[in-house]
Amino acid sequence: MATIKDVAKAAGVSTATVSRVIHNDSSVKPATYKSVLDVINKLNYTPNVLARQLRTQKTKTVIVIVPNIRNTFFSDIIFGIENCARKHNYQILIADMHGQPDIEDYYYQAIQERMIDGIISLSANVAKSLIEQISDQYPVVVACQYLENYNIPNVTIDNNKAATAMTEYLMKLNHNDIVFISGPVEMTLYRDRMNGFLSATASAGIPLDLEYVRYGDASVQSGYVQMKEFLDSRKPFSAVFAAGDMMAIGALRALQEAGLEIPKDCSVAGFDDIELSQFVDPPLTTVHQPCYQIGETAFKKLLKLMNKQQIEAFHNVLDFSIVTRDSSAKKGE
Amino acid sequence: MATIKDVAKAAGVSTATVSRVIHNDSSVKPATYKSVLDVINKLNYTPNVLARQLRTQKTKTVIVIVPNIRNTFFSDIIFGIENCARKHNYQILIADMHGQPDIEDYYYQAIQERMIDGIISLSANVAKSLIEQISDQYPVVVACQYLENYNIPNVTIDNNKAATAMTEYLMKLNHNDIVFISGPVEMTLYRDRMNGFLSATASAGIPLDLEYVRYGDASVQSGYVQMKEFLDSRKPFSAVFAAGDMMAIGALRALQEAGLEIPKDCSVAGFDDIELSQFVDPPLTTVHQPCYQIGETAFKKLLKLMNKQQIEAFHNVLDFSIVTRDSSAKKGE
DNA sequence: TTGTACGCGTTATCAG
DNA sequence: CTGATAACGCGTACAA
Repeated sequence: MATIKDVAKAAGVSTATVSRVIHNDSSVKPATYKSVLDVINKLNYTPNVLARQLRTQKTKTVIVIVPNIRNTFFSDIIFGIENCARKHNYQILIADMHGQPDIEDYYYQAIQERMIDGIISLSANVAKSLIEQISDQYPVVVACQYLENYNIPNVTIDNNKAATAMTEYLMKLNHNDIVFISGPVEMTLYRDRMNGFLSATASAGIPLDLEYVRYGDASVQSGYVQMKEFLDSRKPFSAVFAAGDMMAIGALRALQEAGLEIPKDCSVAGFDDIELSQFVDPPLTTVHQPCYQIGETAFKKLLKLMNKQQIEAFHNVLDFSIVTRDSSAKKGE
Repeated sequence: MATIKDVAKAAGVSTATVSRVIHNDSSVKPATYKSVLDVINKLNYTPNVLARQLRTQKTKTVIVIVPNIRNTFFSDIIFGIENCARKHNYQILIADMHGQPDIEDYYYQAIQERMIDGIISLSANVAKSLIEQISDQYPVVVACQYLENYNIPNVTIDNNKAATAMTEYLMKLNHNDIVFISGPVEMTLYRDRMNGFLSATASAGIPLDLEYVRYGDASVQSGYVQMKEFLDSRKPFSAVFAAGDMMAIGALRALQEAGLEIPKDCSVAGFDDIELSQFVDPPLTTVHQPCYQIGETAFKKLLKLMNKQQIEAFHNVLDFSIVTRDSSAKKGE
């Protein structure tokens, strides 16, 4: 591998000049500029990033903490982050938590050792203690949810409002006995969705029965189990609203296994609009989140933070939309 | 951030001694060892990885090239790689190709600049030209498939044999008109599966009708479209074998949209056994691959390569299994 | 058992 | 417009 010294020697200039050429320093005389560039190409020289990083104390690397890459919802956001990062010559390091909190420590170490320029967390809670420890050392942006009691910039949709909207939609279809299946309520995101559901039903005068409000982790498996458990209670219901599509798909499966026809016997709604939602049978009514845009916005925000620029808004709230598909229908139709 | 110098000064020793303590050099006198360690803890000192890397010319970082993280099949393998890597103090960098070949160049650059210790590719083909260029510079392991004409160590199941087994299973259920839906045939993995299918049907004396053999990309969408196209041909069929679960799910959707009941009117089989397969309706019969083990094996292999150790086998072939679920049944039942 | 001193490949400052 | 040269933080011969 050719180094800057090799280039300097071959071009008959100093390393300083080569460095200037690399950085497009306009003070270099066009003639020398060209000759240096020729040598660079001839030797196929690429600057050693490690050395550069050591010198500049910048890594151009951002770590993205994600609860679980196996949920395509997160991969979609990562896609947005990554594309945007690449445009700005940043690299992203994906820290998958797998829902195993002990992995936090490992990444905390990694962050300490590896000089990371910034952090985007898609999971204020899985990595909560980690985030807390580092939010004063590093630029941090939280996406999809927010962390209570910490002033960390974030990018989300209005989960409360979205859940309210979906609940209202279901109620408009004459569903009054709606089962709400939630993810971990320690996460503000799920709490907001639950609150949205609760306030919507309350406003409609539907009395609260906690048997109808369930929660577990956010997996397909969890949705399946939660639904089964509710079915065991033998309470009447005509609709299920799961706070995540993965859970909704699990619930769908449990309902179908129990012999229910969707949407004839029961309407089902999800949240997130992951790719798969349109391919399950029946296609899932859900809340669409602008994943790519969330990722993009989060990175841009982080970029400003890293460059010590002023951020225009502390909290970006992006638009959601209700996507109606065949899994929901008017009650009794 | 404290540096090695700070520690040395505070402990009243040289930086060399501190370095020795960090590396557990047994030549350090226990007393000094302890006092240095105390200072390290007191100052909360962590070695600067950048400097260390620059010095040792090793990054302890492995890049994992993945066609598309949105397919949980890949995330499962990544999980295996990552867990194993972490145990050996390696970091992984995920290079998601998104099926966009132009992204290759970007990562090629990244590999050049960033001194990566090794590469695991889950996609010999999406990143084909990249792999070719670097397989002589860096330790490379290919998982899930192999690259023709290149002697690159790999870890796979026997795709051909697995597809044969699944086809035989379907034929045993009296299905003779089987639609085969494949991913990109440039990929050896899909070609092997297709060959397995073709040889199984040929052995059974089923005449070849190319109308029954289709291919596209490996997405849900693609499976959906391919199935639709076949349905338009109005040829008789009683089973569909898709060379990937995502495609199988797309096909399932298309069949159900066309009013077919699964498995009564048509059996459907997939390949990979992604988490979701058991949660679609009906649950999918499929070929199970030991994803975690594939990832683990691939990393261990790469580790040996990076350490210039002898690898015991050039090609690891792991076991698959046929998982039968409700999407398949005896013809006419 | 410990310290000295050089080099890894850059960038940035300062002088010319 | 260009060149010396000093860092960046660490590891490691070599010397003591």
